[in-house]
Amino acid sequence: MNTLIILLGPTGVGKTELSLRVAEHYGSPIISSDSRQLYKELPIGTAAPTAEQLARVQHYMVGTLSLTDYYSASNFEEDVITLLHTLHQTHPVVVMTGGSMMYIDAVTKGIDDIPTVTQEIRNAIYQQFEKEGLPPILAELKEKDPVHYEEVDRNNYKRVIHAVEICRMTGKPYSSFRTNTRKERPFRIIQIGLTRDREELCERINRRVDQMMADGLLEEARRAYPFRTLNSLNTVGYKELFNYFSGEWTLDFAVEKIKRNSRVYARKQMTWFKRDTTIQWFHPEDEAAIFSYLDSVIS
RNA sequence: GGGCAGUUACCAGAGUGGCCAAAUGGGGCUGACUGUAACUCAGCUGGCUUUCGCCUUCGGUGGUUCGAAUCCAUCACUGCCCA
Repeated sequence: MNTLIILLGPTGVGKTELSLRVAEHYGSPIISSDSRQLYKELPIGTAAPTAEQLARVQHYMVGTLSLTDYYSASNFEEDVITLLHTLHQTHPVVVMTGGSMMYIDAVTKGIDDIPTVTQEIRNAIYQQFEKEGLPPILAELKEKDPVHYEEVDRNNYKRVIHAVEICRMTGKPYSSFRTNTRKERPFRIIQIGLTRDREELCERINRRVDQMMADGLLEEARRAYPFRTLNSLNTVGYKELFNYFSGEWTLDFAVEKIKRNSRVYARKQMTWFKRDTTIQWFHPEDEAAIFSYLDSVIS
């Protein structure tokens, strides 16, 4: 039976190194489920696998996009499902690793088929939002999709706006696209969650940020600075340094902020992952337990 | 040695007699989440409590007052200025 082993967990927990061991053990390639390692311009700040690591195991979905490319969880679902279909022909076990919650869910559970919003519609609604605020958009949602109006968090402008975007684009209520069904996949999925004590994780995050700076994160961010308004750069490790470049923050403060925001991100990841009760949790250094679990499930 | 300013919850910082367990921000914690998701949003953050409420706080002590974080006295500490 074809299998997808997913190694997930908060940022900095130690997914990459373990994924290489697991992939080597099963002779499998690795698919990255990291929404920012996709961008070829951001290797340092996203802790993408190094050249040496890439040489050890065949990787996919790393450095394949440019900052200006549009991409979403839905694209990821489609790309990975297609890729897995191919890889499974020759590799019964494939490893996927990364911490992007929604991207992982897109692969394991699928997301509904909702049209991609055109740039024109998006620009128009955001211009309206800046000028008039959320109330008229909320009113429009109430009229066009009363069902979703009742469900959304009406304080959350991103969710409200997105629903209205879809209504405008399709002429149909946003909620009519939501099926609330989980897609079945033609392969077995094993989810391994990696976690550490909070204190231990924070220490690793702090150390890793310092290492990134030593490795040239500042220069990498400077090269990306002209593109700072793109969504691909609404990313921990870059947005803070952009504030340094613009003169708002000192460098030391920006680096501290990167550490803090990484911790906050790690917490949000854990909150998301905790909901999924099919995940088996391990300490990333407890390889014996991880391999024994994997072997018992796979064989 | 003299003068002035200050001491508020984890931090910063409002509050100058009752509406104060105490604004606001940061930090921390918890949670939501179907397409730009490393986004965005929400709640909690003195103790006990589901709510109501009760109890202990605003450097220490002692006063004034029906009532004090807020007024007075004194002690301690901190900062700045004159020696």
